[in-house]
Amino acid sequence: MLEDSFTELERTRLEKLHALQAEGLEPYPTRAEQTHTSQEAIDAFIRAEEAGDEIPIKVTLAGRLRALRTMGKIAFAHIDDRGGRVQLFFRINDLGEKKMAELDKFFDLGDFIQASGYMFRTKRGEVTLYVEDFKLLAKALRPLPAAKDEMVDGELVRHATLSDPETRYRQRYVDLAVNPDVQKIFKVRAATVRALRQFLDDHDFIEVETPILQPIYGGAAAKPFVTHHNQLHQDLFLRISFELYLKRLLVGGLERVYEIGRDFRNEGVSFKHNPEFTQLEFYWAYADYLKVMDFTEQMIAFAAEQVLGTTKISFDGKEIDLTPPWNRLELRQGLIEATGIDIDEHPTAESLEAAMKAKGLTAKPGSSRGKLIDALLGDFLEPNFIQPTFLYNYPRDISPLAKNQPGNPTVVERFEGFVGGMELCNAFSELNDPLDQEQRFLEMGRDYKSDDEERHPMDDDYLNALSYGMPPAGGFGIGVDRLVMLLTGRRSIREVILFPHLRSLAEDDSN
RNA sequence: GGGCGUGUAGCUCAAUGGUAGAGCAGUGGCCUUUUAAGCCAUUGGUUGGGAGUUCGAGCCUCCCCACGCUCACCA
Repeated sequence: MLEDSFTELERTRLEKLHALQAEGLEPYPTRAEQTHTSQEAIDAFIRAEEAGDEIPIKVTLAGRLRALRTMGKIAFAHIDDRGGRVQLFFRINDLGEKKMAELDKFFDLGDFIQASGYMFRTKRGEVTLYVEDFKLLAKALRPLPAAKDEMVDGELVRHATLSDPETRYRQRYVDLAVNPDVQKIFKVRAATVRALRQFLDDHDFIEVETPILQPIYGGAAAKPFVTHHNQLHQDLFLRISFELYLKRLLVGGLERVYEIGRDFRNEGVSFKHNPEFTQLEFYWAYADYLKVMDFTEQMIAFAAEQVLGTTKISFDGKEIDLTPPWNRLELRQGLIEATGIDIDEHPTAESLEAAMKAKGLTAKPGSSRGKLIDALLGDFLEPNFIQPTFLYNYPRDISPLAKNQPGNPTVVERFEGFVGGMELCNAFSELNDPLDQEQRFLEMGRDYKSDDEERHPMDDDYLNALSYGMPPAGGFGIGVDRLVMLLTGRRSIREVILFPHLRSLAEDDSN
């Protein structure tokens, strides 16, 4: 039972709940009213004040009680609502002894309250609601952690507050109720998604939704989650990317499509990996990776401008400028500069591995040439790309869905965008030759060990779709969570996901 | 999965192997324009869980749990 878990503090609150019920008061009334937010009420008062208007601003406010200072015959309180915070003033002369006693006896910090009256300015100058009537809207049986806040020059200063990351993530509702900065992160997140959507809509893209439950997963090299449909007696995979479905839509004549949604990857969890994460992918007929590159830097700069009002951001102690154009560096050239190895001189994994060993670099045994290059990229290039950088022209064998560079059989037209030392997005000229695509799937099967869960399974229906003809196109994918990390200056992906994945707690933690 | 670290009151944190404390919150008082309100008094602990060493463990050892950092992994 819930009650069994209550601490002494919580039992005290429960007793108050019973006591107010005994007086005929309702701790969880059904109806509530809110005519203004705190901000609207304050703004309305200030406008009237400036206009010299005597008409009182009558309002009904509702919110969570965050501070209560009772002083015998008067009391001050602060409540939080979606507009911010506002002070309430209670006076026994206006409310009567019974209501004043109610406030003192039955209300706790964290309770939801509704209060009606008119706005005025206290002697200290704070615009405040002069309460003529109030009622409890919802009793909080558990106390919120944060204790004291202070307004200094209009800025909310929080003294001791909830900071334990485990409690913050497991009980995000408490974190949000107590930490205004956390609410801000998710407002920025919403604004970011809105901006991306607007940018794509404005460029004549249409938003679509494709299956999350898929009989064959693909479009990325990642391990999937598996689930099962009982009635169909069929195993299904949670998607690891949207790619193969979105490109089927290009075949169908939807020339510009995008999807914003959740991907699921059954892999390690880290400060930049959550098992489920939000992805944006778009596919653009008659474009190629160079057009997509231009478009990408415009889109990200637009989002930053919309959300923050600037393209200059601060991340991990570094100032980053998202203003286009971004740096562009060919992968081969980048590796020559960073490692002294020219990958073009090493057409095989064996040759490249030998070159790495000659430089004192260890290679993971059995890696393909592409995987070796990818490892070099991750070790020597990625961490240094603090300012936005496009790295382009990737090895073919780690890019099975990208189109070859004309005249170059080992290099594909692909780029990745890096910001803040982190991979942000990935794009290429889409492979639309069904025969080549089939060959790539087969090569995957040959190059990757059969027990490698990251191999790309053959998707016959996708090949069938390509066989009807897919226009040449540029395609793009971005980790929305990582973009939000950049725009909010958070170093951990968990900070920008409302409910990041945490291990379940044991039912019985006494063992 | 490996390494390192953390876990003490509702929250934030103290505590040489020797009586588990503080601030805030809570509770009882005083207080008619306060605002981290103030003053007086006061409650609150399975020190993450289990075992061991010891006369004695929050502290030392081992096992387990969770979280954080990091490595591996992550087209």
